[in-house]
Amino acid sequence: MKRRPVTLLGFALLGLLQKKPSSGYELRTIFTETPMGSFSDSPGAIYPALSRLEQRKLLRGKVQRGPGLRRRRVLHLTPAGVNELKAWLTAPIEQADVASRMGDLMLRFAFLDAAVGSAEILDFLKSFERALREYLPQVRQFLADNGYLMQKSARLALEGGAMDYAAKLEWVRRAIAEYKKEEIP
Amino acid sequence: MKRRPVTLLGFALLGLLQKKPSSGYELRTIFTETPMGSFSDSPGAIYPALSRLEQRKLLRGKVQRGPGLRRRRVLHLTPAGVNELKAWLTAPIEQADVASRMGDLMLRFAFLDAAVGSAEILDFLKSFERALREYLPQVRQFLADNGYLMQKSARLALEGGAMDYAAKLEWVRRAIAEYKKEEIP
DNA sequence: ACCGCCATGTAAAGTGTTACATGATTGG
DNA sequence: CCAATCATGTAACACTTTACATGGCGGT
Repeated sequence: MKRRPVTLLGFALLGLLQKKPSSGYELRTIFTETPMGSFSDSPGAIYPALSRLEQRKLLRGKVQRGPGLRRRRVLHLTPAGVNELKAWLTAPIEQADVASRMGDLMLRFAFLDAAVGSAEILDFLKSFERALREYLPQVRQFLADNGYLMQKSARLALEGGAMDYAAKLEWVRRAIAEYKKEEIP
Repeated sequence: MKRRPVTLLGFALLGLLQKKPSSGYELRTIFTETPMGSFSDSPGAIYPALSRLEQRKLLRGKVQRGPGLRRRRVLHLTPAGVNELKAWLTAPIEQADVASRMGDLMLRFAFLDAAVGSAEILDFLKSFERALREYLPQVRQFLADNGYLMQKSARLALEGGAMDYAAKLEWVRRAIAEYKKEEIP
């Protein structure tokens, strides 16, 4: 009986809760009001996702009351939740991740330094850099092989994709430099 | 009884079929072997999606046989399918599209010049440019307002997002120049 | 004869979307 | 007291994932 892996939304919730225990409503407003808006802020998405995480005992809730406070359930990670999150954050980076799940990688990185030390962060970034460095020539090769027979807009769109990878590679190298500066002061 | 809109996968299939009538298997191999790999190539995703499009009469299939050919259903768009696709391709571009559905926009653009003339393509690109030009300062403002209290990796991730938008803005301007060159020869 | 690829599908289960539902509290 | 916001959920439905199932054809 192997259960399915936690979804991306699930990890996003775990990551936010690790930084700061919050109510479902607070999590929703984060999705509406910050650049994490790629996630749905609808209660029909978030509350069931939180329930699933709670069923797996990755988080727990405590009802908070107080003078001038509305009733709300503040959720926080269990030790198992912290482990699950860390396992996701530090999982090895594959070609397929940069090829079609770059957003996941950036989300992982955003949560990373709340969870691990700068040595592991540098490992993550170096592994990210390597995957990008190896994948970019493949996209360019595909363009060189097929670009001439594609329609103009399709070719331009693909070139736009290649530019994305190139920009990300530049970014990841800058990020590595930032963390190296910090490591050896 | 309003039916739901066609999904992104549905439009991807419509777009590919408009360029060239194909079998379900051919469509699957496109998803496995080209940079359109963000879509699932599993039969459990594609065949039901094709059935839905057929039920809506957006496409039809003809069983092809021939000497040395395996039996296969070649699918092609109906006039209603062409209309549905064009409506999606030429729909107005909102802030929310660049903010969290950039991939959709690039897919639309890739299919665009098989479906409309270069005047409409320029309209699309100008509208894309405008949405990006207006959205980018908002991301930078968010960074300026909140960056100082974010963790380093979270801030770097957000800066990476801003770089994406900037790179895309550069790209869209180059694309506009390309199409202007063509329009006034 | 058999393996691998071509080709099309179905079934079960989990996840997300859309819409609905409910009630408490604060501010005007 | 009334509207807006805070706060949490549920129900129906559509979609995707994963796994299974089937059979024809080509080459060795």
